[in-house]
Amino acid sequence: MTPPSDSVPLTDVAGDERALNARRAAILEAVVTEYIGTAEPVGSSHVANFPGVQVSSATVRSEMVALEREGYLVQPHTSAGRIPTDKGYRFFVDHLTGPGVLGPIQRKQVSQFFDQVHGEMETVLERASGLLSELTSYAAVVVGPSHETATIRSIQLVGLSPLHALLVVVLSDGAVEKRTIDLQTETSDDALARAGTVLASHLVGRTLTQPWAVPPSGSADVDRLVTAARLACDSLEGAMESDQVFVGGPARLAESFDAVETVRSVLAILEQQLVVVSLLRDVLDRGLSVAIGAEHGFEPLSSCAVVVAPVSIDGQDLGAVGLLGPTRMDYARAMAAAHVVGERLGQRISGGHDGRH
Amino acid sequence: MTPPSDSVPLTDVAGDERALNARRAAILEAVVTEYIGTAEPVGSSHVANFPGVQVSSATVRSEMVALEREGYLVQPHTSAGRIPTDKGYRFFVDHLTGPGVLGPIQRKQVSQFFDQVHGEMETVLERASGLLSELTSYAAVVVGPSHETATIRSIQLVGLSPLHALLVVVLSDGAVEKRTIDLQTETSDDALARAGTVLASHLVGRTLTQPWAVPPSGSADVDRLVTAARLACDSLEGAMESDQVFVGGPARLAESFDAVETVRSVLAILEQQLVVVSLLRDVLDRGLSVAIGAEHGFEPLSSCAVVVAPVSIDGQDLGAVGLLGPTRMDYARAMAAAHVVGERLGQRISGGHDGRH
DNA sequence: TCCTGGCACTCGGTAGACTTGAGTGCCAGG
DNA sequence: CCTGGCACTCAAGTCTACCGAGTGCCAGGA
Repeated sequence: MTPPSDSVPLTDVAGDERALNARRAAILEAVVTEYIGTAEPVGSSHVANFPGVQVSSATVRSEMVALEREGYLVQPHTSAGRIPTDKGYRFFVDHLTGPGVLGPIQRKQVSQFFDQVHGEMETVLERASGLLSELTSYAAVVVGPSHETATIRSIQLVGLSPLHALLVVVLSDGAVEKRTIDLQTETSDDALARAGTVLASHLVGRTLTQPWAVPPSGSADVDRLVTAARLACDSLEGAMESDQVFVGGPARLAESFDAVETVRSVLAILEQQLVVVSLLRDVLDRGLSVAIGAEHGFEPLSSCAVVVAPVSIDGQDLGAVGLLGPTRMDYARAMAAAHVVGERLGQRISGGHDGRH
Repeated sequence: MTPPSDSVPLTDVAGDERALNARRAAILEAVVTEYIGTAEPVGSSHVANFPGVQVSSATVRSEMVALEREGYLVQPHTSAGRIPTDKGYRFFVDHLTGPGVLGPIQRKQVSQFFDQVHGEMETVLERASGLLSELTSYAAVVVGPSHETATIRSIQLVGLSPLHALLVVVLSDGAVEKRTIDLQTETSDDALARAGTVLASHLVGRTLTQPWAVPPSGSADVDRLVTAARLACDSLEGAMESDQVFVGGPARLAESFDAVETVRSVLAILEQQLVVVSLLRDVLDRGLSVAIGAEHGFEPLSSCAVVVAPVSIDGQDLGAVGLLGPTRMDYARAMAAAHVVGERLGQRISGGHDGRH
C-alpha cells in the first residue's frame, strides 16, 4: 500500500499502482520464471544467483517482503519460498516477458501443418486446435469465423419422405446448414421445388440474420412451405455459433493440473462450447491477450490462465484461438504459439484455397 | 485349475471352465456388489452377514481361498480383504446380475428426454450422449447410423467464388455432406448448374459407395467438373464415419478414476473417434454387451469396463451406445441405461419425426 | 544510506518406532 | 463339513525426532 520511496516508474502505468523498481522487477521475474519451471516455491538464495539480480539473498529477502506486501508474491507458509500471485503473473506478462518466439522445431511443425492441411474449413480449424495443443501441451480452443456476414448462396428444399423435407442452405463462406421440416401433409416434390425456387429468388444474396418476407404466391402449398422454411431459418441462426468451436487436446488438462477436481471442472466447462466462445470473445474485447486467474469473470476457471489471440486479417474478425492452462503456464511460449497459429489461420481462411471471397 | 468336487453347474457354460457352486457364486456376488459400492477390499466377515450367504466368516474365508485360486478374486496384500478380478466381474455380469432396471427418477428422465428432444439427428445423438452420461455418471458414447445404405437425394454444385465451388450432397437419411472443389479456371455459374444437373441425373437414387461413371457430355467444362465431383465424392465416404460419433460427459472420467494418468490416457483415446467406433463395433460383433478390462484388445483401456448396447430396430443396425467406466462400475445400472437409451434411440431414428424412411 | 553476512527461529517433510485393527490361514471339536 | 478360536500379518495411523530450506532481524561495513 505504501509505495516504496525509491520506486522508479518503468512504464506509465495508469491508476494508483506504481510500477516496480528495476531490482524488484528482476526479482519478480526470477521468481515467476523459476516457479513456472519447477512448480515449487522459490527461495531467496535461488533468486540471488540469477543473472540480472546479483545481490545477496538477504537483500532479495527484504525485497521479497516488499513484493509480498504489494501483492505480487505469497508465501504458502512461513519458512517456505514464495509463489507468484495472479497479480505477479500479470506484471510478468505485461512488463517482463518478451514477445516470445517458438523454437525451430515448433516453427517447422507450424509450417508443415499449414503446408499440408487441406480440406474443409471445419477440418482445418479442428486440426489447428490439435496443432496448437501439441505445440504447447495445453488444451487449445479454436473458434472459427462467424457466419453473420456470409450471404446465402443457395437455398433448396429436398424431400426425404412424403412427410419430411430438408431445407439446405449454402453460405458464401462455404458453410452448409440444414433443418428438417415437418410437412404436415403429403407434399409433392414438385411443390418443394417450386417453393425452393421462390425462396432462392428472394434469399440468395442476403445474410441469414436479415429479416425477410416473401409475398404470397399463387399456391397455398408453396406459401406453407415458405413459412416453414422461415421458421427453420430462424432456428439456424442460434445454432451456428457453436458449430465453429473446436477443442484440441483436452486430455492435456490432466497433465496441467494435479488436482483431479480441477481437471473435472475445467473439462466440464470445455463441454459448454458457447461459454468457451464468449469467454474468448470477452477477453479479446477487453484488449487482452492473457487472462490470469479470476481476471475473466469465471469462478470455475480461477485456477487457470487463458491465452488468446485473434484470428484476423486487415482488422477483419475471423475468430480466435485460445490456450487453457494453469496460471503457472509458460506464457511466452503460449502467447507465441497462439499468435502464430492465429495469424496463419487468418491468412489461410481469407486467402488460402478454402473458397472464401 | 482343479475344479472343486462339489461344484454344481449353474448353467451350461461351454469350455473347460466349470461353473461355481451356489455358495461360491453367492460369495462372489457379495464381494463384487460390496466392492462396487465401497471401492475397498471386502473381508470375510462382511460377506458372512450377506443375505444368501449366511455361513460363518471362517467358511467364507475358505471359499474365498478357492475363489482366489480359481482366479475370481485377488488380495491386494495379505491381511486385506479381496477384490474381484476381471474374471470375477465377468462371472458376475454373466450369471449374477439381473437384467437391471432403472430407478423411477431415471425412467422419467429418459421419457422426458425423448418427449422433448427435437431437431436434427446429430443434435439428438449428441444430446443422447449427454443423457446417458447423466443417467449413469460415466462417460458415454453414441454412434449414429452409418450412411452406407442411404441414397443420394440431391446433389448440386454451388459457386462460392470464381475459382471455387462447393459440392453439396443430400442423403435420404437427412445427412448433408459437402466438399470444396478447386476450379482450376474461372467457371461460370451456368456451367456449374449444368454439371450439377448431369450429376443429379446420374447419381440421385444411388448410394455414396456405389461406383459410378458419367458418359462424356458435349461440354469440356462440364466433364471437368464431373471428374472433380467424383474425386470429392470419393473423399466423402471415409470422412463420414466419424461425423456420427458423440461423446458425452468426458468430464466424468475424472470422477471415475482417481489416477490422473488413467484419466489422461482414457481421454486421449476418446479424442480418436474412429478408434472408439471400432471398439464399440468390435464388442458388439463379438456378441457381448460388456467388455471388462483387457477383454477388448485395447491395452490403454485395460483398467476400464465398456458397456455397449446396439441401436437397432428389427435387427437393422442403426448404431450403438456405450458407457466407459472403471471395472468396478455399476454394471446393472449401466447396462439398463445403455439398453433403454439404445432402444428408444432406435425407435426415434427409425420412426420418429426425423425424416428417415 | 544501503548492502551484506550472521544468527536464531519456523515449519513442512521424512524417517523410524510403535500401536491398532481388519483380515487371514489353520486347526481341533461338534 | 461347518464353526469358533487362535496366532499371525500387514497397511495405516500416531508420535517422535530430526533435517534443512527458508525466513526475519540485526549489527557491521562500504
